[in-house]
Amino acid sequence: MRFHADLHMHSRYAYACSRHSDLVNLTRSARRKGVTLMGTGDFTHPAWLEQLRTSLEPAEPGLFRLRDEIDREASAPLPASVAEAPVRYLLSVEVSAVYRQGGRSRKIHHLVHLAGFDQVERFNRELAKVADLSVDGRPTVGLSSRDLLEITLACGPGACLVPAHAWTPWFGILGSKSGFDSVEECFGDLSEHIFALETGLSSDPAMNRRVSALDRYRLVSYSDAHSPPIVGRESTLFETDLDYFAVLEAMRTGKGLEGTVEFFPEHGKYHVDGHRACGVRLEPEETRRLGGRCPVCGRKLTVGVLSRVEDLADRPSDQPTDRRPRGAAGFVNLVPLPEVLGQILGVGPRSKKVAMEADRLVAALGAELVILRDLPGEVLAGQSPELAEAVVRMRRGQVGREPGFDGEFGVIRVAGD
DNA sequence: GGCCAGGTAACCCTGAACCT
DNA sequence: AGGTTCAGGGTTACCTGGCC
Repeated sequence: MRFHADLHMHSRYAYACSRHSDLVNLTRSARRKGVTLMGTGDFTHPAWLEQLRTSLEPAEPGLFRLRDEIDREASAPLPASVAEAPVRYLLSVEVSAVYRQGGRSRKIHHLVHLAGFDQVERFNRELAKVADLSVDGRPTVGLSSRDLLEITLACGPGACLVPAHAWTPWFGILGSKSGFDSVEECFGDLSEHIFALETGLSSDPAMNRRVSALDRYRLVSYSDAHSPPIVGRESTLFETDLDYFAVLEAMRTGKGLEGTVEFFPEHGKYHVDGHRACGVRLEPEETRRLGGRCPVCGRKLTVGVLSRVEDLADRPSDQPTDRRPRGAAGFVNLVPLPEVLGQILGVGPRSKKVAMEADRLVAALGAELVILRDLPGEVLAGQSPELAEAVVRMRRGQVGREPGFDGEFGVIRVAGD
């Protein structure tokens, strides 16, 4: 079957995450957005793990579903168009590895997926030796990425590790602040066990494919949701059985990995370079000319994702041909529905007006991802001509782009002025 | 009056940068 | 050398001021 997966997620027990991120709200949001397979996030956290154990029951191999009465609670307020959609969970966590290597301090985030609670128990037992797992759903461990991978692999069949938001400056494996120049440099003798990278909001596959050294990795994309409404803002489309090992095989080989749903990379918070405090936004060549220093205050600039890609790229950016390696998945760039509606209505994406209009559209047309990427323009126009115009333009990439920098989101304009 | 935008502090921890 | 400040992760809560 064909389904969207969002495997990078946090619970209410991770720092800087919404207290509304519980299984009911996350499941409800998954249905609204059109996501079928969700990561649990945070399985190292004792309180969250307890909720996972008591609220989930085994479904297909390696996957879990909400128990009936909780599932009904998640569906209750939803319109019939999405209320019955199946949602499955896959055991996931994001781990922050903090260590020194090559004379530099490293802070790298990784996603770990496991195939069952027995594997989780084993993983948590190892991590508890080097971190207090009850502090944060996104545990910070004093382990190298290589050693974290070794612990992961020892958990059993199907256990895997995917570097998270690979290019972002602060915590990406290839990021400017503490990252590496290659996957091999990071994982050493265990590098062959890495087969996929998460692109993050500020890069898309077209950018990644400028680096031929990454051709051997599958590219996946997830939301890193810190609150339920953010679920599915990026996702990965699979065409496999609903089965942990089938999904893993698709990630490993590319067969059954149909593509990713991405932000426009300029939308991300670290696309270009700059210094937020001084309001300075710079393209990579300007940063180089300025020696990496802010032209206003003289302090170090935050070097973004585009700069890092250009540093490591061995292919030109203006190549019109498809740079995908043979068999690699395609992708689409989208703007989340609340932002599109906010621009149309001239209000913010979290306003009541937007919420009401989104409710109406989901009830009439189906899940948000279906509205944004699948339904023909004429069908959308039947509900809202303005939405149809904005979505059709967005699908063609005809959008205004103000790139994000140094933690400031970019703006992708699809409607309004 | 009701709604909304935009700004700011707080949440917690870590490490780097900057200071004495 | 040792201490302090600051910024990052992203959301929530609270405030002011503006608009209809």
